[in-house]
Amino acid sequence: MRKSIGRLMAILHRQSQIYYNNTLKDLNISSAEYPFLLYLFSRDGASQEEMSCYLNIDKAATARAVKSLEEKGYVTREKADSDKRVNHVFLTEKANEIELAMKKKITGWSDLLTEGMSGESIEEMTQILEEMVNKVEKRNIRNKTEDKR
Amino acid sequence: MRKSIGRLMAILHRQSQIYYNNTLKDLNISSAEYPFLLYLFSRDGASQEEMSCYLNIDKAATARAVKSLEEKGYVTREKADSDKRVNHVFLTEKANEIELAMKKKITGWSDLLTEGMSGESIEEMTQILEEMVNKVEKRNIRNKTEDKR
DNA sequence: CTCAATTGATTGACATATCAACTATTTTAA
DNA sequence: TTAAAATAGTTGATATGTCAATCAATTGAG
Repeated sequence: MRKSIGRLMAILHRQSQIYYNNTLKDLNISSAEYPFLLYLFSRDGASQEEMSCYLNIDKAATARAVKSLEEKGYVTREKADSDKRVNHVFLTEKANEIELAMKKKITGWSDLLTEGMSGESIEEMTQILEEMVNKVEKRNIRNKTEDKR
Repeated sequence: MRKSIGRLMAILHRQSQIYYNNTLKDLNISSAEYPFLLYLFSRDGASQEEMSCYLNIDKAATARAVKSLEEKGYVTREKADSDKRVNHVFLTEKANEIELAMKKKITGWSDLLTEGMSGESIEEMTQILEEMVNKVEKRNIRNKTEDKR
């Protein structure tokens, strides 16, 4: 039976969610939430829009994940002065305290996937996946502009 | 910002669901259902357990997807004589009629992803993904047997 | 300037998937 | 042989994500 790229990636995605939910359980962080924290560790104060776009996650899902992180005490939200529609999201001290522990746990998944692969091979793989994402995004933009005509 | 393999695959997975839901809408088939039909086109009469295992999808999700396909008239279910716990799932005539149309639509996604890649490169990519899935499955089996101790 | 279009965020309805608990069978081991 | 364990499937609770509708704020074209 042919194993298609799509099916294989679907399996890896589902399994990754199971993995993250398990390993992050003791930090009280879910598989839906960690990508936002991860992004904020690099770009504290990012807007929800910015994160939605970068992570390719629906803005509704973003709103809910950020709200949940706020309730858990990992982030705070502030409306921008320059544009009151925008929420800037900031890490709390509680979030900074778990940064290393969280990153370590998250790395575990990539390590499992790339176990036994050369650094070169991993780099190439990442490159190809990035190109695939680019193709999809290009197609989405094309379809979107078509909608308006 | 580092684009990790996990994040890229998550994006491609989410986008693929959107793609399949859109393109299969006119056949009244959802992104959750098509993998089962696809499997049955190769192995008509498979059990739910067999499909759950091959597709790495929870047996509860399988039960619901198959039930939905039954309600839509694409499959029928029969309890096995030899083991009354087992459901064998069979394609209906209605399913066979749409086989080609469905496969064509599904191929569209892989084609988009692999556009511009050499056959060799695609083969290599598939190979690597398969190895990743194997590593994850091995780890799952390891954890499972540990649970029993 | 001003009114229509756009944008960022929120909410409700729904789809998909997991986990845990349960039922009904079948298998296994004492 | 029979009681316990395992297996296939179902169901309920819950988590994640999409879409569509809505709101408020901003932008831009005439």
